[in-house]
Order: sequence, then C-alpha cells, then structure tokens
Amino acid sequence: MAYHHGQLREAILAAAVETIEAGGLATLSLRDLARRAGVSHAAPAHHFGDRAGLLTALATDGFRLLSEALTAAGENFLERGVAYVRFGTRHRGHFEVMFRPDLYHPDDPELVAAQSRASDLLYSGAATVDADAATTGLAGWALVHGLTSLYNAGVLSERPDDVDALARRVASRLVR
Amino acid sequence: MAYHHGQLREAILAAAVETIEAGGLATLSLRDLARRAGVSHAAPAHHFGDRAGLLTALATDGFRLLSEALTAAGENFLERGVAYVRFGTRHRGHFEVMFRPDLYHPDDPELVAAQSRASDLLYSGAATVDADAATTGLAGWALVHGLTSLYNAGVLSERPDDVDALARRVASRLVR
DNA sequence: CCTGAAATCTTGTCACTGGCTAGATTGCCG
DNA sequence: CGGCAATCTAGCCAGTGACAAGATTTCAGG
Repeated sequence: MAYHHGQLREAILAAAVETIEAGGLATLSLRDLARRAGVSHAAPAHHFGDRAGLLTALATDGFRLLSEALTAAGENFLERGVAYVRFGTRHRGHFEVMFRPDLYHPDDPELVAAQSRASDLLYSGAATVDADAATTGLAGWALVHGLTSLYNAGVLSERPDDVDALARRVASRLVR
Repeated sequence: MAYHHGQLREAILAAAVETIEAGGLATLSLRDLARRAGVSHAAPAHHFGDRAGLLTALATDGFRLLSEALTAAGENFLERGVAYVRFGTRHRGHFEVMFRPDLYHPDDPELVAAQSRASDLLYSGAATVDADAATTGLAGWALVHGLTSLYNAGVLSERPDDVDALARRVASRLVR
C-alpha cells in the first residue's frame, strides 16, 4: 500500500457524488469518504480544507459540467432548457450542491468563474425568443430549474424515465 | 422553573424554523433547540422521535400553510402562482424542508394528507387556462417553484424586495 | 380525596463526526 | 544526493443524534 494515494482528490470527489446520489447530503461524511479511499480520516482536509471546501470543489465541477451540457445543446433556447433538466437529473449529486451556497465557499474564484460562465450560457439565447430577454431568460431558468428540483425530489405524479420528452413538453408551454 | 414546559413541541418547531432561516439546515441541532427552550437535550425526542420526526412535523406545518396561502389567493391561476412564490420566500425555513423527502418520514399520514391537499390546490386552476391541464399545471408549478428556489438561494442577479411583482412579471410569460 | 397509569422530562452513556495539531513519509527540484 | 514541500497519519477535542433507565408531573377513575 503506497503512502501516497496519488489521485486522492479525484477519488474523494467521485465518492462524494456517489454518496450524495445514494443517500442524500445528510449521509455525506468526510471520514466515510476517507475510509472508502483507504486513507486516514484527516487526509481529505489537506485537499479541501474543510467540508465546505469539498462541496465548493464539487459545485465547481458541477457548473463546468453544466456549461458543457448547455454548449453541446446548441443555440436553441428550448433545447438548452432540455439540456439543463437532463444535466440536473443525470448529475443529481452535483445539482443538489450547486444551488445551496450556504453549504460551500461562495467567493472561491474558480467557483465564481465556473458559475458565471454557466449563467451566461443560460441567459444567452433568451434574446432570440423575446424582446424582454431578462424576463424570458429568468422564466426559462426558473421553469427548468423547478422541474429538475421537483423531479429529483420525487414529488411529481408523472415521473417518466424519458426526462428529455417531459422537459420538452413542459418547457414548450413557455416558448410557444 | 416548571418541570413540564407545557408548549415544548410548539416552541421547538418555532425555534427550528428560526434557526433554519438564520443559518440553514446544516446548523440545525436538536440539542441546541432543547437548550433554547430551556429543557434537557433528550426532551425533544419525546415529541418528535428523532431528527427526521421533527422535520416531518415542520414539513407538515409548511404544507398546511401553503394550502392556506393558495386558498387565500383565490381561483386565478396566475395569482396562485404568485402566492406560491410569496409563501416560499416568506417561509424559507418551511420551504427548505418541504421538498426534501430524504430528510423526513415521507409516509407519515398527517404529512401525506397536508401534501395532497396542497397539491390539489396547485393543479386546480390550470384547467381554466389550458386544455392540457396536466402539462400546464406542471409547467406553472415548476416555474414558481424554481423561481422561489433560485430567489432563496440568492443566485438571482435581480433580487427585488417586492417578490410579488417579480413573480407576477415572470409568471406572466407562461399564461399570456 | 387518592391512587395508579400515562405523559413528560432528566441524566448518563455510546458511537460518530468535523476540525485541529504535531509528526511521519514520500516525491521532487536544484 | 540533500533538503524542502506536498501528502498523509495519529491522536485529541467538542459537539451531535440516538438510546436506556429513571425521576417528576398530570390526570382520569374509583
């Protein structure tokens, strides 16, 4: 067994996402993550500082993944909304942390950069639909964000496996 | 000092809401609530069982308050949406718990009753706007839920004190 | 009034958690 | 190859949720 793990940071982050998706944020324990990675209980602190530091890194990863997903969806406003929902439901672990700034360090430079990049991608495209881009952009964001949250919470009466189709159908109400 | 508190259950619930709104769910501690109420650390367990039990009671109260708010808003679909946002931002403590079933006992009878009552109020009214009431109702719910979540998270660029006006303006995009 | 059962609350304990400090080990750069 | 920084370990502390056993109070029924 090597003294140095080598990829501890990545291993911890991956295990954290897995844990959150399996049992929710409440079951996330730094010590458990350390055990799973086969290191001592204080090893994660070196990479993340504290629990909030770990969640900061996780949220940053999330915003980067979201930017990728939005970019890949193209310029269409509706399709970006669908991509948002797809991202939020496929990466539940990240999504659950990203919009809870009280859990992490909201001033972290890397986080802020990733955040504003994703935000830009969200609002751009609203201008193609409506003159009042600010309101339309916000309405679209709210709709897809709410749909994702409710879907992940498991409170929707209809909860199909095909999230794309659901998102497209619901979001169409806004852009028609 | 009386041995019996008398209103311990209500006192704990009120203190819990206050704590959540002040510092988030992470700072909520049963022992701290007990200290604030002037009772021993094990007293809350008698009323709520465990932490999840306390949050179940809190969520139940939240769904009842939501039903009241929706009823008071009248039959209009848009105004019910505005009332939803107003409720969620004014009762942040309740709202933060209500849609996280992993935190409480989702099968609790009283909770389920309060939940379905609120759900009925949410979806009724959608039929007045659109033929496809299910999709329209879901779109409306998602929009106001997302707007509330984003507002509470503090991630909106525009974050006016007049939440009603913001909600009305944004939600109008859906029902026009 | 009074008595026993039920409700309410206390004290004590346990395992677990996050954070801190001091020190051990390793990789790497000059 | 020597020393320095990065990485990890070991030990400790206060705080937490859950549980068990027992004390106090309330209250209904005789």
